[in-house]
Amino acid sequence: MTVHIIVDEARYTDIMEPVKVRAPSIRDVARIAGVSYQTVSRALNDSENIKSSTKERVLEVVEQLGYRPNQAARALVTSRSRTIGVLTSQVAHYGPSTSLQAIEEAAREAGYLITTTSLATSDYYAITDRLEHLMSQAIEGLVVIAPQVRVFDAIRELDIRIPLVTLDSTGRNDNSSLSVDQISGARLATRHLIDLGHRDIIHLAGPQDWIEAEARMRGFLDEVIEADLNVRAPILGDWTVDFGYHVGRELTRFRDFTAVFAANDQMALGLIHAFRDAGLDVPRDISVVGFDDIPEAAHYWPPLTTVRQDFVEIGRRSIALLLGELGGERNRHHDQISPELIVRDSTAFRR
Amino acid sequence: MTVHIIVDEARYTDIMEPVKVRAPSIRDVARIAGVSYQTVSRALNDSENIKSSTKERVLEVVEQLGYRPNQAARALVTSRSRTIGVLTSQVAHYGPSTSLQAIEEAAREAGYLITTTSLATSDYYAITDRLEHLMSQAIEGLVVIAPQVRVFDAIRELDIRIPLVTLDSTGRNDNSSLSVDQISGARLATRHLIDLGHRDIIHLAGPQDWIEAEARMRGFLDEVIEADLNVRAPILGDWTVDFGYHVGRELTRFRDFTAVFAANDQMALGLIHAFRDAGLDVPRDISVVGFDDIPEAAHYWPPLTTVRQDFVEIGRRSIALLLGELGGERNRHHDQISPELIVRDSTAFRR
DNA sequence: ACGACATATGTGACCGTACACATCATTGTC
DNA sequence: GACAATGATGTGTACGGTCACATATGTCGT
Repeated sequence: MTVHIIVDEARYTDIMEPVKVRAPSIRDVARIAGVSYQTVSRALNDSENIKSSTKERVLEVVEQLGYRPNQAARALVTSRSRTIGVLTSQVAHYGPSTSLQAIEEAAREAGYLITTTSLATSDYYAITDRLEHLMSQAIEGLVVIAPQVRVFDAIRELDIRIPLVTLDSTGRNDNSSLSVDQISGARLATRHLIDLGHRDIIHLAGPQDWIEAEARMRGFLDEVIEADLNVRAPILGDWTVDFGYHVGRELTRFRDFTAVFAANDQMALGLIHAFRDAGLDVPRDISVVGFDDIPEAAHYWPPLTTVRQDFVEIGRRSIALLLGELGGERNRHHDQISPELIVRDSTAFRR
Repeated sequence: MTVHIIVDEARYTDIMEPVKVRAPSIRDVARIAGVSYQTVSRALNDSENIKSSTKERVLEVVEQLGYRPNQAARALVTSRSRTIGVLTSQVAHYGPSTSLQAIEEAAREAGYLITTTSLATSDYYAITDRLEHLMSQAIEGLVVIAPQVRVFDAIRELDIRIPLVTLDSTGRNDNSSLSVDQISGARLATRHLIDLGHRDIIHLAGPQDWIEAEARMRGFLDEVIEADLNVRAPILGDWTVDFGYHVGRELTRFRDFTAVFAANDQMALGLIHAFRDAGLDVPRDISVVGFDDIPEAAHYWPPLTTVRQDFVEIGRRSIALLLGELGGERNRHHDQISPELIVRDSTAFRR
């Protein structure tokens, strides 16, 4: 019995191995349908001049053979890959990953595929390496989410000539860009604290080399200076909740402040945790504002006052911009999305 | 002056327009380097039989021309796309997006690119549509993260013959799979509550059509039945924090339970929020356990008892499995990753 | 000095598709 | 009923690489 099975398997491989299991090509379809390969092509790309009965017959054969057009061949001859590259940092964060998903959906609807590559570190070599990696795939357009400062240098250096959309709030680049107005978002948050009577406000910023972090910091500083408060140097964080917690522990040793504006919700959560550990109540003793309005923010304790960004909209608009450029749109667009202050319970009047 | 510039520009376009700005091909490189295109190919694919001086010269020209091999052409002739497809649901969640990032990194190191497509809904048509979409790109392998039940049906139906790795804890499929042992993870959580003296435990599950949700539910039921407690039908959730909150509000109307095991950390957070709103203290009045151990879980109030999954490891191992199959590994592997119970402050002895 | 052999380089064919153009079939017009 | 106009289909070629094989060059022992 066992022997039989083994023999069977052996015979199987003997027979199967030499048979080229090549996928059916357009010519196979043509032959079976009794037409020329060009006619098959017409049937597939719903061209004008084809009799509907022919088209039907061809599509039947296509179905029957499980024929799939070879994209590589198509890309080769049309020099269109129908692929958009996305360079993103830290996809594991809520914002970028939400935008990424929206981008993928919008791109798919337009018939594009997304190739993603992410940036764990921010060193220049890694950035160029990822960009090269994407470019080698003949992507037709590039979206950069959550960009770091050096990304722009790398793009310039590599002389990337394809349509490019970035989330750039600085406006200092000549590609199309979509900016959530981080500066005004940060100003809203800061102004809110000032309006509540706070005079000693600390800013827990994101990493210096992130464009968004930089913009939020600038918004904070602008507002603080305008209100003529004394300016404290922001603390540079790394976006993580753990970092927020550690900073919070340090800060409680001094208590020379009554409010903190964190550059994202995660760090705000860490801060609140540390303050509570030290016996400080938020918002009674210290007010905390976050940034992003991730879905959990409303359910933190206390529910977090924060600045909402519409990440889905960001993703959609990025692709809309990119498709515009791919469609031959000449001039660069600078779309703006406005963030919104969401007041919850982590902020209160200064006592 | 102005006129001059305009004239110059006009001439520029006149001259430039007809010139095909085609990217340099391997033959261009060959011509300039004074060798045959085959030699260029050898230089690029570091083949054995090439004089190092020739190779050097060729690579210099490659650099100078900014030549990039056309992947479409290469894919066409080798029928290798060097691309791995990833089908993922709800990338915006921490787990999947973390795994995705790890997958991308691991794949990149092995010289593969990742093409992602995500599944917002779970309807069958959407699934086959996405799979078709991926298959049309001639991906060499497929990874399915956070799979839904119907994904397997779709894969079978579409007769997908490429190497496939799924996160499947059921073991009922014949592809290679990687299973975080969700069942034992859920049992750990449930056992922990039972050990604390809880007798009336509610399970807030994930959506029924998710494999992971199903497995966690089974683990919960197994443990409850084994301990001979009366079995309550789990509540089916949707993974979101808002849903957790609403369920929590409903539950407080009855209070015929002392503990809840939520199928993920977000829903656990929502529950806790609702309980607090109703004047119930966690863990004094009600114990809550989550699942995943997202980075924020340790900083929730109270810090959340939960079951840790190593999402990065999941991503890495998936690719390792897939690369194994791509490398000609014959037999299917079923790798297992064990989750771990992390006890924090959201659970306490039943009073 | 010669063949034997290894090393280095060149040539032809092919992968599967789309485009331009050629050809054949059909229809309407006077 | 001849002819142009239009519709439907077929043929040749190019896209940019890799592979298999052919050829040129160099190295060695006898």
